[in-house]
Formats: sequence, structure tokens, C-alpha cells
Amino acid sequence: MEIRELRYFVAVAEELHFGRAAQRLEIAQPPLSRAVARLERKLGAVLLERTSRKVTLTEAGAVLLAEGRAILAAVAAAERRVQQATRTLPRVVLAVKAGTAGASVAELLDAYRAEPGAAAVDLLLCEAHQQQDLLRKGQADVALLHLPFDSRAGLDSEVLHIERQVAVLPAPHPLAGRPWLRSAEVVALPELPMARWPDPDGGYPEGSGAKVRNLTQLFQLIALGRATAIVPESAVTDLRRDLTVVPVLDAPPVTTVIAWPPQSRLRAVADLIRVAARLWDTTGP
Amino acid sequence: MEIRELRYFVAVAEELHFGRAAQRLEIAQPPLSRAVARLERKLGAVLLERTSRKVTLTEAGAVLLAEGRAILAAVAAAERRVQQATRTLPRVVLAVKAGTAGASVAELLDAYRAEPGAAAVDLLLCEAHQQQDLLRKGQADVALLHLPFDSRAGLDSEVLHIERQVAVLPAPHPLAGRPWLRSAEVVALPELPMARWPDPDGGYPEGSGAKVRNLTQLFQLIALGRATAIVPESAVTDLRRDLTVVPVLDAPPVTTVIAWPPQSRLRAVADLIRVAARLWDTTGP
DNA sequence: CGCATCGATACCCTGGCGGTATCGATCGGC
DNA sequence: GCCGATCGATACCGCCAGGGTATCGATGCG
Repeated sequence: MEIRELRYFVAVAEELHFGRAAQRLEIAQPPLSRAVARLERKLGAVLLERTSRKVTLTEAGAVLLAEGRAILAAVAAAERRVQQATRTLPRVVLAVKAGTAGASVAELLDAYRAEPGAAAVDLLLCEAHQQQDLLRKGQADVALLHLPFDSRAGLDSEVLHIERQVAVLPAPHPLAGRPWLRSAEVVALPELPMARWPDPDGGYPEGSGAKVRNLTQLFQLIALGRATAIVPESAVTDLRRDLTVVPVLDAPPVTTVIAWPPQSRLRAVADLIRVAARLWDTTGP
Repeated sequence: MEIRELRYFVAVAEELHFGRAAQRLEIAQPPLSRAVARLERKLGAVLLERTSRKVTLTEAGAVLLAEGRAILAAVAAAERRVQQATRTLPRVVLAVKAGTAGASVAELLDAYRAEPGAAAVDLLLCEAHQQQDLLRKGQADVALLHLPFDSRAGLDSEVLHIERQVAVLPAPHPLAGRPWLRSAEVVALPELPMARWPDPDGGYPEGSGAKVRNLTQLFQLIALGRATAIVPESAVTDLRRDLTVVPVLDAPPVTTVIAWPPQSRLRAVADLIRVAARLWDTTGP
């Protein structure tokens, strides 16, 4: 199996149409038909059912489509990383979500800069759900993720920091004086619906809560008595006067991890991980 | 970049010798030299420094070697999985370590067999450190891992079960009557050194403890008063009369997870995961 | 200084890949 | 029910990539 054959097959499997796939690949249709047929012969498996009117994936074809996409992404990532490694001054790309506490990122970058032979670090601000893709496609070398919201599937990772979650309430609210809360108590407040965050696709889940896109909007709304929210502790450094936070005991703790592709060989990534682990040492002496 | 070129480069990078690499690839040396040179041109990166006496990897070459090995493994896995998917009766390969509690595996397999459309499950007994490789190379489809001993890097996983660890002591031992212990107390017993388990490479770590290879050996030694050990709770169902277990409070809990390659598309794997999650439901109602 | 080793180069040949032209099957419209 | 449009497969052709052999040039060793 060759990369070109795989790229051809994936194009056909995605278009389910040889003509359009050929157009996308910028080749003529006959070589494409032949290439897919040859791939099927090599693998000893029928990947597509063709009629002159419709093309459908077989079970084996669906498997190869999934595996093939991963392989093509890995190849593209490898090419990018090799080229990156030839740069005389090494760089690493660190993917962070917009919400990630700015202070701790700055702290990490400062500590890393002090390392001997530190590479330049490019910050890549992105949406939460993009981070894995960026790592897998080689557009980023290392990322900060927050469990249980992000998935670290397919990545190596190291735990940096574990924190509880807190409810953010208007300062005058009756619950604001409590030493702690249970999440059910917060969710159940009818006059203060939970704020809603965008889905990966950009839409919002069903519900009555206000739609927010960032923490500033959120805190504004809460201060106005229009919403409430449960957020990680570190999101509320420098709290406004008119807001109060109360720990929510049964909310799952938020774990910050530093994650990288398992086959990463960049010295800069290894150094960054080491510095990060030292900074937020959770194992302790 | 094509698979063949990558295979050629990896061979040279591993042998650090064009002649031997060519022999391994069963081609002549000149085409190999040309292929590697062409790959370097395509990537715009020098991968190898060559003298007529020595071949060494550049930084970029080291990166491509690591990425390339992962890609080649992924390609081999894809080929195997596609062929597997063409079988009329689907099969899945479940990799389990020899030490994994036999009862729970049997329970999982029984429950899965009852599913409509259940595939045949092949059990692949293996050493702990092989499991990831087997999954990545496509020789297994799903595995049971034990954290924190095994790494789930590069895999998707679901937590099945969390259990504490217990110290196994000879029944007459003074500590055997205690309701619980700290790991320091167990490790510090001079007359009962901790048993040693083999490393991934088959050797044993330094130490004074007895060398063991399986639980039967271990329990025998403990009963004879020659060793002690800290093991997961489930490892000691059906305990011998002459042994006692005592919970070790500060030993890290052992988490059993079911893990699979992130791009897995096999229905059988999805079903198996669902059944496993239902069986050991940890979230609970 | 001569020889052995090893990667690069020169040259040749075959096969695979891509292109154009065309076939054959299928579906929809009249 | 027939005709035409659509779409994948096939036939045929030209070209270059990839593999082979022979040989060169550099390097290290006795």
C-alpha cells in the first residue's frame, strides 16, 4: 500500500464519486479507477461497491477510510515536523485554549525560556476541540488540555495540576454565604440558569441559560443576576467585587495536562514537559 | 513522501549503513541511495550525514525516524484490519496480560457473547509491555490495561474499575492483624523483602527481594515467609489459608481500563466497550 | 603507499502511472 | 419502451520512476 493509493482511495471514499474525486485530486478518472482497483487487489479486499449510478463503502472500506485518514494526517505531520527540525533556530508550537489561565501559561513560558538551549515557543490560541487535531496534523507540537472536558486520546500526557470547581454567584445571592455547595443546588436555581457554552460545531446546546463565548461575558452576566456557572478555580483569579465563588464539592475536579504526540522526538518538547512538571509539581517531595 | 521511500529511509536510519539496509530490503545499494536522496530533496531536509566510512542521523533524520516508525506501524495495522474486516464472520483480538483477573475477563466475554451480532473474540495473552505495540501494529483490536503500571498513550480508553492495593503477608506475621497499613511500613520490613517482577526487557531490577514471574510463585514465597508484596485487591480472590491481606492506604489505586486505537471503526470493538462499561459501571445511578 | 570498504554516479531497461478515446451499464424523461 | 445522459471500466499509448550492473571517488588501515 502506498501513500498515493491511500490518498486516492480516501478521496473516492469521501466523495463516493470517481469523477469528483478525480477532479479533487487533479488527475483524470481512469487512472483513479485503476489505482483503487489495484489497491483492492493488493489488500485482497473489496473496498467499494460500484454501480454506474452509485458508489458505496463496504465494511472493509469504512475501516480503511478511518485508518487511512489517520495515516495521511500522520504523514502530513511528519513532513511538517521534519522541515521544522531543519530550521537553524528550533521552534515549538504550543496550542492553548483561549480560556486557559493566562498567568500559568506565562509562568511556563518564562520558566522554559530560562532553560539552556530553549527554543522559541509560538503560542497557538485555538478552540478547545481543535487542539487534538492540531497535534495530530503536526500544526502544533504540544498542548495544554483540561480534563474531563478535552480528550487526550491518541496522545502522551503528563498531569500538571488538579483543581476543584467553584460556583460563581452574584455577591448578594443567598447561596453566596455557604461554605460549599453541591452541583444539584446550583443547577436547580430557576432564577439563575446555567450559562451555555458553544458546542464544537459553534452552536449552543438546548436550554434556557444565557449564551456566552468568554469569561468576561460570563462574569458580566452573573454580576447582572442573569446567570450562574460552575468553572475551574483558576478561572476566577482577580474576581470582580460583585461576584462570589463557592466550592462545589461534587463537581468533577479539573485536571490540566500537558499533551504531545506519542512519537515526539523534539528536544524542545521534552524540555517543555520537564519544566512544566517541575513548575506544577503535584507528586511533591 | 511515499511509504516505500519511508521504509527505505527507516531501514538506513536503523542500520546506519546503506549496504546492510539494501540487503535487508532485498534491493541493490544504488537505488537505495537514490531513493533516500530523493526523499531528502522532496522534504527539503538533510536526513543523514554520510562519509564513505560512517552514516549518522541529523536532527531532522531522528524526527523522521520516530515519525516514520509510527507511520509504518499504522500502515501495517491498517492492512491487517482491512483484511480482518473482509472475513465473513468478524473476529476481534483482545489483548490481556497473564496477570489479569481471570474471572472478570470471563465475565466480560460471557456478557459480550450474549449481545446480538457478537463477533468471535480471540484472547491474546501477552506481557504487559507488549499490549500497546500489539494495538498499534494491528495485531490486537482492544486491550485491558492497568494504570498506573501500563501507559495508555496513543489510545482511546474507558475506565472500567478502580480498586485499592493490598499487602499480602504470611498469616502469622505481626502486621497481619492490622486494619490497614502504609506502604512505607511494608517496604521497610527487613526480614520480608518486596518480591521483584521482571522488567520489560526480561531482567530484574536491583534489590534483595525474591524474583517472581507469576502470582502462584509469589504467594508460595510469601507463605514460606520469604517475601511480601503489594498487589491489586482483585489479584487475591481465593486466597490461601496461610496468607493474609491488609489494605495499603497510600498505595496508588489500580485502574482497569479498556483501550483501543483511536481510529477504530470495528462494530465489535464498540460493542465490547459498551458491554464492558455496563458490566463495571463506575458512574452508577 | 596500496588495498579494502562504502556511498555516489553513470547508464540501461522494464513496469507503473497518467493521459485520451471509448465501451457498457443504468436511470430518467418523453 | 426507447433515447440520451451519466458514470465507472477498459484499451491503448507515451513517459519517467525505480531497479539492476558497472564503476568511480573518498576514506581509513596496515
